[in-house]
Amino acid sequence: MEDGFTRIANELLEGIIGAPLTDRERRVVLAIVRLTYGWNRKAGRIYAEDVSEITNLHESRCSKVISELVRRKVIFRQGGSRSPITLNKDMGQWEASTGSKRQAPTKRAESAQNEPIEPAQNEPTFKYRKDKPPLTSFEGEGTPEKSTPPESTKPKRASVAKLDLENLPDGVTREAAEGFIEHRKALKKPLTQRALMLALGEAVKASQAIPGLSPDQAIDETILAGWQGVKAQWLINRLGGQGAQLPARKDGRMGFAQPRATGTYTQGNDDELPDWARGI
DNA sequence: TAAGTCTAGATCAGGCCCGT
DNA sequence: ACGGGCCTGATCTAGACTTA
Repeated sequence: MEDGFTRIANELLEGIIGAPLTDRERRVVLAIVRLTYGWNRKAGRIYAEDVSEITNLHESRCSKVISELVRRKVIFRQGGSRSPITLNKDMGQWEASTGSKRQAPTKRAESAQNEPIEPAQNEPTFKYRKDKPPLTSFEGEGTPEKSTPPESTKPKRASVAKLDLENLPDGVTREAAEGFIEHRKALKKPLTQRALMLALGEAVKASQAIPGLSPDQAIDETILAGWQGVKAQWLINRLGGQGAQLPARKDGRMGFAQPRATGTYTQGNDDELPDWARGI
């Protein structure tokens, strides 16, 4: 408290806490509060650099977040991009993000191909980042207390049982299978017996679809491509071939290798405070 | 059969580049 | 100083699958 504090209406503070903002957005909003009300002013020329200093976000990202918040009427910026910024105290005007919301994969084995897929999650998720402790100080006084992330309570995964390489699909050699297992280990994605057999089965499918390609070569190509799994269709796309469409996944997923779409207020006369903040 | 693990798409976040 | 585009990596999620 020696370096001052920021007075803010509880209603507004609670609004910020409860608003559907991402972690970055909330940090930027709080930084704006710090740079305005923290200096006992309603608005201020706030640059991305200033916000970056407080939030520890990259300047370019702060700039983007500020623009997004302006667009959603969470904050106001009268005039051009270098005009003063003020927080919109009318939280009813704050617009929720219109961007694509995070959706959990919708995997319904029995009906995924015939029924429209409904998103399983409609609200954005605010992720906990173990490398960025949450803001513990709202008033901008000093450095937030360093907090160590909680020890993970998730039990360690059991080691994968030794895989059976005796009954491999026709055309797949033990060496190729072991090579693939090693590849997966290197990727820190050890596989189960079933996953192995499915992968090798896909290699056989690929060899049947692509003239001149053996199952072993399909596996080698998968490793060279850096894929963690074998998928005949990917190999067809990569190497060419008959290109016949293989049955779609029952769960509707596309596979991981799909191409990317391409100063501080000091206590004094309350008359100096914004109207809404008086008498708290 | 319950609990744990595997899996891959979706989303968020950080950073860089470049034009305005 | 801003803002859009792009790339990369981390994290979340939930059904399928495995294991005790």
